[in-house]
Amino acid sequence: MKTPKENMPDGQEPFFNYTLSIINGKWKLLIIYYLSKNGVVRYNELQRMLGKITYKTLSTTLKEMQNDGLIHRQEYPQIPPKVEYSLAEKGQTLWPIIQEMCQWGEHNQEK
Amino acid sequence: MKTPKENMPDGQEPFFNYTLSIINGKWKLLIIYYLSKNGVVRYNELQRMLGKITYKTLSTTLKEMQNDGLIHRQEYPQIPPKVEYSLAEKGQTLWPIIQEMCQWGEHNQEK
DNA sequence: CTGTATCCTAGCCGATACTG
DNA sequence: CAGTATCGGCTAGGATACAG
Repeated sequence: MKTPKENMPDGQEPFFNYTLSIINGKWKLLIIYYLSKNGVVRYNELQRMLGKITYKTLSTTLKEMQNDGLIHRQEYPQIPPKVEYSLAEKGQTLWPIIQEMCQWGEHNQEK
Repeated sequence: MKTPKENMPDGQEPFFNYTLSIINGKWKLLIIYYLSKNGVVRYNELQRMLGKITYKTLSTTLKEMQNDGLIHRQEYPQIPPKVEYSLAEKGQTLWPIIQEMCQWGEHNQEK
């Protein structure tokens, strides 16, 4: 999602746009959530945790998150291959936001 | 954006999905931000603040936010018509999240 | 096991014209 | 002034097949 920061008329520039662009997409917060709770997780484990995500979407999403500096990717050149993902520090600092969002959701979500 | 809460494998159900669905889209946080700062705002004012949003997108977005209970719509049956938008309480409670997101964005956004 | 490559689709969002 | 109607593009994300 492109955020419209380029045309703020009055010079104010709220920084949440960047945060939103980092967080957006259907899966990123969920991935951060699982990595937070489980530490180091392999590709297939992650796929199973997420439920219905396709391999293509998962790998695209992980690559984006890696480029954004949110997660680490550790590859072991074995046969069969093994790749582990974990939260980078930048990813960990998102935790307060996730907490707030969980709280808000819990208080406001209707059944 | 549909969030994948329907298939959480291990019974955990993070509530941020609901929050995310409330916040998503290109304009909602920005609208909340402006309503927070300016109180009661008319339709056209809002349009000017937001810069490049089209009337259609704006009115669709406002309607969604109204349905979600985030904002109030006050209509004055005059000629010419006048409609004022303001934050509802539910919308105001999002402010801590926005704050956190602004902070995080400010610390992490690269130039 | 860990991915890519193609193809496809739904839905967001914009442009433009029109209305009460 | 405050919208709606119509049209259409773009892109995130899914299905499926293939690859190292």
